[in-house]
Amino acid sequence: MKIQSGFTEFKPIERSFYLRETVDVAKDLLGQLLVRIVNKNLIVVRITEVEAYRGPDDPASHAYRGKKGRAKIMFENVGIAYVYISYGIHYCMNVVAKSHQQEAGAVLIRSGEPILGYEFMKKFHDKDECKISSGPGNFTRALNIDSTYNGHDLTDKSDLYISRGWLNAGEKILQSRRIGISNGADKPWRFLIENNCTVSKKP
DNA sequence: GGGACGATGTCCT
DNA sequence: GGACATCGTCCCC
Repeated sequence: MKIQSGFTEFKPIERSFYLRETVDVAKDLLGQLLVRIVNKNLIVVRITEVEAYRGPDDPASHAYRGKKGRAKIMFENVGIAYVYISYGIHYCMNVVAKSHQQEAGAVLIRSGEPILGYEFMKKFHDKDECKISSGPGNFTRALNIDSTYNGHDLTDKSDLYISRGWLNAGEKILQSRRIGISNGADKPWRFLIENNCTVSKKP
């Protein structure tokens, strides 16, 4: 696992990328890079598994019951992070994305593949390269992301942003139902890179 | 104010 | 495959 040849820089993805249909943004986030800097240590992870959560029309979404509580942020500016605690234990990280600013929507980052900084990631989560950032809770733990990043702008260079990445030759995108939900479970709004060992569950 | 329930991970069998 | 840890959020008294 390393940088694709010809790749030159970590360049934040512009905000307009996220001002599109949530499900489309989710699919297009596969292969992009999450860049994280902790105490001058560079961590880069390539996104391999995501899920789209829409607004009040999506029973599985936190925004299903409107603009209140933690879900308020899903109605705010596209390109910012939505971080919440799951099961009282794990942090989950989303990127706000939707086709109109007044709507709601976010993409849950479920898994990623270590590109740079794997040794430093082990400081937070000592697991092998396939498992260390596989699953939403493991992902945030390996990248040392917590609720202080809720609302953080991911479109500017900072200690946490999303950069243009790549899909390797021959990599295919698969689609499936979302994991761990009961309402709205029929919607095929999970996307993953086929045959990548970091993906948390096979469809 | 109280109770039920997770967009999960881990450990055990 | 199944139990369960663990607590913030939300909904309903």
